[in-house]
Amino acid sequence: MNALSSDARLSLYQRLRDRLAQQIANNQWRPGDAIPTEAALSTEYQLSTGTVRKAVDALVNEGILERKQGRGTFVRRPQFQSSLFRFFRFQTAAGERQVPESRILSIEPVLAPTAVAQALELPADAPVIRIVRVRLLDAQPILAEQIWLPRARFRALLDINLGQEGPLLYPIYEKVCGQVVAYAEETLTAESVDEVHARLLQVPVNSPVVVIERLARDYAGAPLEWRRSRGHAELFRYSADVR
Amino acid sequence: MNALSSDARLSLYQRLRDRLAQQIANNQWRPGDAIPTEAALSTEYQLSTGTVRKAVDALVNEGILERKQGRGTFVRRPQFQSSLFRFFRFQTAAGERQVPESRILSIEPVLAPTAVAQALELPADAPVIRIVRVRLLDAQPILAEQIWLPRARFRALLDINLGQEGPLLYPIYEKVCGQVVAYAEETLTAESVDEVHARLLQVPVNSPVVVIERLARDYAGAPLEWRRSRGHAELFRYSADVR
DNA sequence: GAGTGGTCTAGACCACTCA
DNA sequence: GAGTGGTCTAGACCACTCA
Repeated sequence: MNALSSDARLSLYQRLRDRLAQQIANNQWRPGDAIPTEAALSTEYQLSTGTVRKAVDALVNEGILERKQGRGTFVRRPQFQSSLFRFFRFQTAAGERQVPESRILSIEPVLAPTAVAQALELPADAPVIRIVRVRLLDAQPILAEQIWLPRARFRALLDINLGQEGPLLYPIYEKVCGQVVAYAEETLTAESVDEVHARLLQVPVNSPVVVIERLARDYAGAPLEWRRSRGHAELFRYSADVR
Repeated sequence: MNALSSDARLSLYQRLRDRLAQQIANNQWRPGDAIPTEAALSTEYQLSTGTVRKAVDALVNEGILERKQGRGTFVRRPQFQSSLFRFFRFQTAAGERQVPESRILSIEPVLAPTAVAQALELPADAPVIRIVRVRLLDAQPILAEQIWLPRARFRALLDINLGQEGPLLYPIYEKVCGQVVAYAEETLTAESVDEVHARLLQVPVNSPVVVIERLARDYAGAPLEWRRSRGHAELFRYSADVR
């Protein structure tokens, strides 16, 4: 048996939701782990199953947990790969979807420029790591990315050969640095491409490109990564439901 | 007392959700109307309040209903104006948000081109109405729109002076034609602007523009309107959460 | 003060999973 | 067959709204 400590003005299911979210943020359960069953939680916190379900429902709706009937409730491993496909229709000539290759151009310790420090909620000139890379499909560059990471959490990245890892960074962050990306906020705009990115993307200067800024956070809501990507406008397509 | 008719393999709350959605689609309740109270629904369908709540919860999550504690549950009037602001940061020099003016360039009965017929789920060459207009802020054109409507439902639009109405079309659809937009699907891309739209938007040919395609549907899910809008890339900004 | 949605209880029975 | 989440009941009490 256990007591819910947070603000007693909140409802019981809200307080249980907060407690569970906090335990996930503290790595008490890792992505892929099962959390206690609904029966166990209702015994532990002396709540009815309906109230426990409401707390778990909230975290399921937030994308933090997922239920599997007959098996249990699990901490969700975010599927950023599919989110990438939502934004870009990267396809081979045969029309197949595939993860674009990654070519790392540079990775180096630098001091955070103002905009980066602000996005990562760090003091001005804080130590960060900057990665520049290009994503390719069929040897064709389709996306140019600048990535910024707080150096305190990601120092281990500087000691490995990033080029020898797979094209997806988030599994590397987890394996090498123990940092798990829980969710992200993205902002989309478009612009005329400048000379530097025109060369990287092999398109004419001033052709239209889509600009995606992404701030990734951990389960506790702390900023983990800020990136700005530029991509071919013709390859870009984003869909949304509006109500 | 009343019986739920739809597929008995579905759960009770799903079937009640479907029944309520169907009644809203049939205009049994209009936007702004209250639906019966939870107690009334639970008597009418012989269901416990928990089950009724689950059905109503589903429609609230879909954005079709909204609850107001102490007052009742209401059919939601979609707030497309705010969705517009999600996509474009239209601001006056003073930084205030405002609805852009509308200047109608043409409204005429035509036969649907293939792409339009397909989007509106009409046969090829079906009769439609095409509206071309420009949206302006501080007398500056910021958005050029082509709008297509099925003529059978919107014939009354041809008999009024659209230029004398307000800048928002959806209230006009409702008032003049009795057609209510329930939700919409939007797709975003970017491109280099062609000569025609460069002139409309008063930007240089080949400068980057954002292209938004929107298919609006009624509560029954039938297509009501298809539009394609082109806007200044510098004025465009879209945000999304990714999990 | 009557009526509304919001939270919560203490279960029962079911469908699904897995050894 | 034991354990899990999914659905459902029949309420109780509360906070809020409005005449």
